[in-house]
Amino acid sequence: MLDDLDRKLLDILVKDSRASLKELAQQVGLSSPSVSERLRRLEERGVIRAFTVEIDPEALGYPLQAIVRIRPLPGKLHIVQQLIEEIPEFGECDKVTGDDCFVARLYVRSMSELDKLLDRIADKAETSTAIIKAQPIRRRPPPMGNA
Amino acid sequence: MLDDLDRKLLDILVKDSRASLKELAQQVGLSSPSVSERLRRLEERGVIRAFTVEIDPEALGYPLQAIVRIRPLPGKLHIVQQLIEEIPEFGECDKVTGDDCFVARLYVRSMSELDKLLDRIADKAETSTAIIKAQPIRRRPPPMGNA
DNA sequence: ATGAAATGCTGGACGATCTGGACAGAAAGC
DNA sequence: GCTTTCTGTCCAGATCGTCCAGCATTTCAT
Repeated sequence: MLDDLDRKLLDILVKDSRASLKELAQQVGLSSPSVSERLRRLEERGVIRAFTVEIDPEALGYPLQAIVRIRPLPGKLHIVQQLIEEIPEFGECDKVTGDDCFVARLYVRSMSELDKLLDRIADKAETSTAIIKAQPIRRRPPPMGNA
Repeated sequence: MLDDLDRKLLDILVKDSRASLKELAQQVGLSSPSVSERLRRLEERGVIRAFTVEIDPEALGYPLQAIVRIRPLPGKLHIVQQLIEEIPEFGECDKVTGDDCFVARLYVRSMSELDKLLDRIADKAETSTAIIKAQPIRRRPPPMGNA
């Protein structure tokens, strides 16, 4: 599916998605049109979901983050899921097995905002909230083999 | 701190970090040298943490993900944290308030690999694992105002 | 107020980079 | 063994990024 060169390109792009085709090309030992073509195909196949930028939430005014576990009350699952999706402060949400139906990340400006946001789902689900104190590992991709 | 143009640039870059300076420039109504300078400063100030690429984990051979809550045994906190950081299959880890000391995301190839990886910390911490069934919201930044 | 300095922008020139097309070689299918 | 397909290279025209000089606006000390 992916060959070594693809993995190597991905590895470089994870660290710098603005790397020029020329630079990518010399790193992997191809010409730039070839690299261009590979990138096009990686994107087309969905291997590359997006070229994006990682932003410090604090710079946008969100100094606090919380992990919220959410157990919708009987019959409320879909309403709760929709509500979560509509609240832009949710920065991530996974639907999981087990008692907790959803595990989500919430960006907030303050404790009172956290309280206010959780109130919006309080009548439709039970929640358990944990404030994030530190981030030992920030989002990174799974191992890419020998890259 | 950030003005409207900065937010607009970030908004565009979140969706396409390979956008050319020229394109960014016309979207925000500046010249390309100005945009170049703004990007340089956003990066320098740490607002932009990284230009990166979002990869489909499945394409790298990791079709399963789990959320693992980790409660190190007394005195084992640092060892556990170090262990987590060293295991590349952990794709994210937050240190939180409450009983669960860490909440982490684990990429795995199979259930048996999940079991094998959790065994590596089993003698140093209690864990609760939830398999991810769906991702209603994939990683996204907090609201950027009127962008 | 006023002048100096700093900031942030523009436009143009030049060099670097990208794109698209013509073509070549290896692998796969008939 | 020949054709088709896939992946790559090379080249030239088009596009893009960077550097620099100059200008407007703001800030601040006088």
